[in-house]
Amino acid sequence: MVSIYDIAKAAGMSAATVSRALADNPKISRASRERIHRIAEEMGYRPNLLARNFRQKSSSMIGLITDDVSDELSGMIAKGVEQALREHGFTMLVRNVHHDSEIEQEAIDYFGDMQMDGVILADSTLDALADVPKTKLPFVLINRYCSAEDPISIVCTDDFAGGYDATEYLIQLKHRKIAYINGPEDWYSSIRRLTGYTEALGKHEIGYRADYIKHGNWFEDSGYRLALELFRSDDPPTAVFAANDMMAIGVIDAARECGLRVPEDVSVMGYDDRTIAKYARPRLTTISLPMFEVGMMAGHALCEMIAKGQMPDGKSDRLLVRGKVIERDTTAPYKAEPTIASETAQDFNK
Amino acid sequence: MVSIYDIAKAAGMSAATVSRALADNPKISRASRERIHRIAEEMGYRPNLLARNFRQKSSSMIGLITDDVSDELSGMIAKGVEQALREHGFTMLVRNVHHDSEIEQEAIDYFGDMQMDGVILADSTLDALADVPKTKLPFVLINRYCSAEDPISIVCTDDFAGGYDATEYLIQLKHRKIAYINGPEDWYSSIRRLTGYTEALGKHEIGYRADYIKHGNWFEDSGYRLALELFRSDDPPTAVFAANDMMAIGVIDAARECGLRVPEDVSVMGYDDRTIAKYARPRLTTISLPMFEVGMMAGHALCEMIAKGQMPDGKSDRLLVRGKVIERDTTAPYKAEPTIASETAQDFNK
DNA sequence: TAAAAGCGTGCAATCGATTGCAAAATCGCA
DNA sequence: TGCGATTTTGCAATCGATTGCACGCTTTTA
Repeated sequence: MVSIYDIAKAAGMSAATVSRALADNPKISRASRERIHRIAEEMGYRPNLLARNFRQKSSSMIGLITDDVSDELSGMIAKGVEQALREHGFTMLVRNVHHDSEIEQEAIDYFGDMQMDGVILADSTLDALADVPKTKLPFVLINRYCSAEDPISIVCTDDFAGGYDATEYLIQLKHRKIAYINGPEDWYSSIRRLTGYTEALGKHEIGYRADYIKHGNWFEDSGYRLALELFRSDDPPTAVFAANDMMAIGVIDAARECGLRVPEDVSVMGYDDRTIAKYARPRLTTISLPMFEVGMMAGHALCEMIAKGQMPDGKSDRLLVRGKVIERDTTAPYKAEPTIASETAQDFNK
Repeated sequence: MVSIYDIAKAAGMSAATVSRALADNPKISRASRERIHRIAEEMGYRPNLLARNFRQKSSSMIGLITDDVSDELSGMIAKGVEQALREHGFTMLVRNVHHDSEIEQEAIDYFGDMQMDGVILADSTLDALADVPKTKLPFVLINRYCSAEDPISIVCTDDFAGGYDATEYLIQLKHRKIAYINGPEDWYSSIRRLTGYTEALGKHEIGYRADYIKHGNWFEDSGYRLALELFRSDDPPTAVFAANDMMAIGVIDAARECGLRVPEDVSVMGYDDRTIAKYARPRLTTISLPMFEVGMMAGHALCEMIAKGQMPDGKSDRLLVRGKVIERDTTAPYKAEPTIASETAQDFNK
């Protein structure tokens, strides 16, 4: 490998001059600069980034900690982060931690030891807030729960708004009997989406019914099971809003099972706008989760922190990103008489 | 930041001793070792990996170049690579190159400059073979085309076997009129899958029919369009095999459009086993692409190269990984009389 | 014409950890 | 008690690039 010393020798100058010339330092005469550049080129010189970064005490890299990049949504976050970083001249190093706090801690330590310039923690279910600060690295959180008082930067998707918008969209469609199949009760996002749902109902003076609220486990199967309960009840809803796309697909299965047509007899909405929403039949109406933007924002926020002050200071920067209703084929305006449909359902179940 | 010198001072020993003690070098007396470890712990010592790697001329990192990790399949590759690397004590750095050869070149250079120990190039459409070797980095390719003579390591999914297995599976189901909707003609994987298809037909002495072979563009829409042509022809196939899941879903749409039931009237197969295959209705029978395993193998192969010889030597290590038929709900045994169905189709289209 | 200012370059230290070699300390055994 | 053998430890160089400071030379200014 050729180093600046080799170039210095070839050029008959000192390594210091070579270093400055290659950095286009104006202190070096134009003639020398050009000559050195030429020689470096000829000799196939490549800077040793480890040496440089070591000397500079900074690696120009930031770390992204995620549970699993191969998940579609995390992948979008990674892309967004990467794009933002690129603009600032940083490189991204990803570590999957698979919901394992030990691995997460290891990753954070590694990033610190590598003199990374910052860390982004994407929606792990873990609570590493206690650990990161002690590494003295600038960091920002994505979709993690933290109280508004925590002195950290965080960017989140607006779950409240998502729940609200979805519900209001269904109300706009004249639905009044709107059921909600939520995620597990102890998930932060579940709680927020539920709040949005009830808020929207309240705003439009629609009674809140406990029997229209169910808690699933995010999986298709639970959506199916809970929707079956809803559809077979005495007073079935005319629209079902599920807290993610997988459960929504379960809801559609349940509707089919009960002989209900989607969207003619029941409207169904999902949440997340994953690829499966587009490929479901009928195509699923859902709420988009702008993960790419979220990643970008987190990336920019981090770069900004690095550029100026450094550490997460007293101010809690809380950025909320709002998704949109993605209107597809599982929702339709409510029409008065679903009687035929329910008869069909009975026939079907006989 | 506390360095080994700080520890040395605190312990009243030399930095050399501290370095060795922390590395558990048996040359250092047990007593000293333990004392130094304790002091290091107390002082919150963390090794500076940039310094270490710089000295060692190796970063213990390998780079993964992929078009886009947020793609489900690339994501699986990344996970596999990461797992393999973890076992060997390496860390993975991912760079998305988005099918851009300039970015790819930049990424390769960056990896070289960072003194990475190796590179894995995952299915980019580009031909960087000319560039990588000159960086003198060990590397392995994933799903890239290269002739058997190239002196490099490569791991691929076995497209030929996939095409063959899918076709044979349909033949097993007594289908004789099997159409194939391929990807673009100039894709290596398209060609191989097609060869597998024709080979399987030949093996079972089923005539090869040019009108049963179509070329799509991987997207849903092209599957739909081409399947429509097939179903409306004079002699429609009883089974359609599409070269990926997206097109297969288009095929199902086309079948529905023609009043054909899947799988009762036509069987449909996809390829890739993406998440959408599981969420399609009916659930799509398809060929799995064991990307996780592929990633693992590539990771291990690279680590092996790094561990022993280094550079890709004369021997071309070509590993083929075979997918499996994932049997779901879009395929069924052929039954003699689909006449009713085609009448329905005509009614439907009137 | 001498002093001041400016330009271009080199010296040498530095970042933190590792490691070959030599020196010092300890031990064993006669 | 003494000397070689063995165990522990330290010295100093090294990896490659960067940078504060100073030196020498040229140009400008008074």
